[in-house]
Amino acid sequence: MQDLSIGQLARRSDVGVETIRFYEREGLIAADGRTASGYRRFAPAVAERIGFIKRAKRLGFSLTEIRQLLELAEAEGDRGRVKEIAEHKLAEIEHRIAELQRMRAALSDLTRQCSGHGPVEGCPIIETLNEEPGDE
Amino acid sequence: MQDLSIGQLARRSDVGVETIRFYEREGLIAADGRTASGYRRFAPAVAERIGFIKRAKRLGFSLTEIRQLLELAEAEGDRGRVKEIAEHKLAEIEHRIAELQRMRAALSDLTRQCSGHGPVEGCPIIETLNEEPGDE
DNA sequence: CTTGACTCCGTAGTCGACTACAGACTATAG
DNA sequence: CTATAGTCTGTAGTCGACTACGGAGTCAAG
Repeated sequence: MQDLSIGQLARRSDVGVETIRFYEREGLIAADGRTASGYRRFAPAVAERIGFIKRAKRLGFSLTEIRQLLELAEAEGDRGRVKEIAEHKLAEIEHRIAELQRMRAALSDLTRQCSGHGPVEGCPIIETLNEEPGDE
Repeated sequence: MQDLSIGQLARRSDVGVETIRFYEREGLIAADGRTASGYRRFAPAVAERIGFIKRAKRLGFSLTEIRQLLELAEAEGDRGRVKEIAEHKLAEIEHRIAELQRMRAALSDLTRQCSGHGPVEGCPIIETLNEEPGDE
């Protein structure tokens, strides 16, 4: 299997050409080398690497974290580190979920209390936002 | 009660001076006027308004949405519009929660499957990221 | 040989909500 | 009177993950 041009890699990985250059600048992927005229050449395996990046993104990892995971994967790193990173992300996600659930509960209460009819005066949503919170 | 300087308002509202100038630029608050030397003067009620902004932020509203809510509140707008905005935000938050819950489920599975010992080779987290997803 | 697609580099723009200057003026306490 | 704290404007930087140029060089087809 021959090397790929940046455009071929982009199509194969279903990302934009600019994204590939961006990932290269960010140290997530690397070109095999350049042609005489300076065009990047990529090993086909880089398409797999971009797949890795995309799957990791779907799990919520940032590019910085993905770079760490890729480094551990290729440097035959420590499995404990990988688990640490994943658990850290998991905790972060759980925190964000809890935060959003608090918002949802509050908003859901408010929308249920709001008739949706008449003037804004007396609207429980606006009234609540106008009031000092009771405790805390 | 006399007008407040920007610093006094900032302390009373527990936000930074720069934040107040930013909110003013964004049209969320307005100064009553200026002193002869060009210093902003704020009505004490603006502190309440900043409280409104902060509470709305905690419910997940963006500054753009908050501006709309403030406009409705002061222009004696339609309660239906307020409810619409709130319901839209609620739906958005529920969507984000669902997304995060999918991530949490996947990450939680993976970290449970990962021993956390030994080399990265064979680590289920890395293996999963390396694999094409089975379906879809 | 020309046209059009591709690629190069470097820089700048996007979104959101601030935050941080620089340089100048003003207000206040001692 | 001076030191210090406060304020002014305008602009630029931050974070994350791209996205979009502009202008130039290159490659493949007809």
